[in-house]
Amino acid sequence: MVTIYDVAAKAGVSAATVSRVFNGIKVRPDMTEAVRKAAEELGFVPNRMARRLRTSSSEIIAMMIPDIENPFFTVMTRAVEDVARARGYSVMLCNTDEDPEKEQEYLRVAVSEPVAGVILAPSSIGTRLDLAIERGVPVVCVDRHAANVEADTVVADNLSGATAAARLLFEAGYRRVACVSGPKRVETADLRHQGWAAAYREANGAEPPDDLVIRTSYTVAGGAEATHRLLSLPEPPDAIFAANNKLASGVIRVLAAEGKLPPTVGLASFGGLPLVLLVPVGVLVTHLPARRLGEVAATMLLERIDGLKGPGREVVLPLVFGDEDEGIELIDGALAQTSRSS
Amino acid sequence: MVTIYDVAAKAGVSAATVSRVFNGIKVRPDMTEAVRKAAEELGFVPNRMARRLRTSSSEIIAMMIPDIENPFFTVMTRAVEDVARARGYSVMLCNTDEDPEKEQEYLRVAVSEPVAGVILAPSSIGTRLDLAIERGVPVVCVDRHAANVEADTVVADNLSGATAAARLLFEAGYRRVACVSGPKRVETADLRHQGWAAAYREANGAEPPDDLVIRTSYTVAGGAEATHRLLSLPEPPDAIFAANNKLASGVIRVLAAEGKLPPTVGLASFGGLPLVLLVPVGVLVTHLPARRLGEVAATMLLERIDGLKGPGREVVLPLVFGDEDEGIELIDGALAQTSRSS
DNA sequence: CTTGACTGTGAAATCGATTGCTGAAAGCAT
DNA sequence: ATGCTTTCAGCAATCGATTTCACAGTCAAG
Repeated sequence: MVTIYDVAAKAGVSAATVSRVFNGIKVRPDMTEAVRKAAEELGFVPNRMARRLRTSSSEIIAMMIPDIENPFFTVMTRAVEDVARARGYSVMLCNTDEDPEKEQEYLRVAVSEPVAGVILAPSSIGTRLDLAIERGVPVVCVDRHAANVEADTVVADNLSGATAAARLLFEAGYRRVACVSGPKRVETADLRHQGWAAAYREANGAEPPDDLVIRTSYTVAGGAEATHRLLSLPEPPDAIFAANNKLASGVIRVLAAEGKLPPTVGLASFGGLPLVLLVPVGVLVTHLPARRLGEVAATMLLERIDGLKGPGREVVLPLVFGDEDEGIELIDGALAQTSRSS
Repeated sequence: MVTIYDVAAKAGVSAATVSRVFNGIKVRPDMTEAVRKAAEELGFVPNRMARRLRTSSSEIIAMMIPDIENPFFTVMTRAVEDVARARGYSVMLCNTDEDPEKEQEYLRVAVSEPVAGVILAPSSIGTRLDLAIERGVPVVCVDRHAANVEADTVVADNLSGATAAARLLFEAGYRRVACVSGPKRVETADLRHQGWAAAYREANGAEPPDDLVIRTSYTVAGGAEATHRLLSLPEPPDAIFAANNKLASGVIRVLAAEGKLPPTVGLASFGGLPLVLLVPVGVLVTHLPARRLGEVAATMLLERIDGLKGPGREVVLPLVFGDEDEGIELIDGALAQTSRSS
């Protein structure tokens, strides 16, 4: 392993000078040249570990998401990576599996790494970021909030988006619209549930009945199982509001198997369905701004890494109706519209 | 920042002892206890940079894949992460975008990081791993081979799998089966193309005509565009073999829009379709062993990291017909079967 | 010609953990 | 009780780069 001392010896200068050359600090031109030449000949590559130990900085951003198999999060990750990469940062991916313990474990790893910053989709509202914040590692929450308000946060406008989506079902004439949402204490699941409830009250002028709500895991199986239960109610729903893309997939499978696809039973999917083949006619798809969430989160994190101080900021991205590929669209012409969701 | 010296002071021992406790080297029980307690109270987390500088080792595995938005690769990544995590390694994700330059750049970053090892799905057969291999960083290729044979490799049996899948179309009675595959010089695209050609010769006793083959990018748009072209041939195909999941998605979209879904035009998809909603009746889906590829790759890499020497090994995973979720299945009963592809 | 301001170099301390070496204490046999 | 081996804590060196600080040299003003 060739070190700056080797280079220094060969160039006839001190190690400090070599370091300065490599860090763009002013050094006499002839010395600069000698150092460059010596480094070149020796094939010198600075040791990042030594550098990091000294400066206690790194060029790695930890991205912690609950489900790497959900396209929503991978699209987001892709955006983070693009932004980070352009600034010379690498992205370390961590899959928390919606498990608070795994999440804390990853946070521990991240701070002891240490990483330059963390972008995190908290597994629950109770997620504590103290580990990172105490150590001064900037954290940006994305898609969901965490307990610590010091962290910047970027979320989609779940509440009004969900209300709007559910409302569209009511406007289409459905009355008993059920809600299939994610686990309790998962913020997006709570908010989308609330959004649906608001639309329900608005349309029916009554509190939504408990039997029309199923809170389960954000999985295809969860959506399928919920749908089975809903359809076997004494008074089954005439439409279903699915709070995320995986749930919606499960719902569609069961509806199809039962021969009750829209418009027989109405359906709204909150979250786009990438690689979708045939979205049955009549499914209302709300596209979440996954890419934008990632871009904004990465940008905010880089600002913090660059030293920006101040209280936690919050960005709420709207779900624009009919927007190119991030709004809400009503699929009613078979395939024409689905091609947007590539 | 609390260091081992702080812990040592508080526990009334030397820093060396604290280090030993944390590295599982025998230390008198009462001292061990005192150190644990002091570390706990101070919230001590060892600084990995210092440790790495000293031991010149790291616990990071670089995972380099061509398309983070393709579920095939994320499932694989998930498996790698699970295996790595269990052994205390973190996974750094790199998205090469099928771009050889980006890939080399990442390799450069990886070796200067340095990482403990690299798992790579090479962007092309020409990918050079010298950068890593010269530095002694172990590399495992997954899904595709690279130029350097020193690296361990784990692939699926693309050639016979593709032949088998295409053969099923011929056995179903189709004669003009077209092939839509990925870019030239991408190994999986080449092999699946060849597999299709073998089945074609076998069935028709003639060389496959050029106009039935379209090589495009592994994207939904590529599949859609290819299908348009195929359908507008003077003598259009009566079935299509799509060489990966994204291509198949594009094909299905166009077939649906044209009202030519199977069985009007037969279709085989090489690669599972996660989150699939409604796979039209009659699509032949070949599930690739994504998870297993990741597991095997990670395991082989860890063996190398642990010091295993010897020539590059190769593992070829079979595509078992009718296997639970990694074989080939013929979807002909609407939804019953698709539920396997979760 | 002297003094002060300014540049830029080199010596040495430093980041925080690991580890070779030394020697004290304990264990065991004679 | 003595001598020999074994065990294990502590000291100090070390990994390789960055950075503080002291100081030499240059230049302009007085």
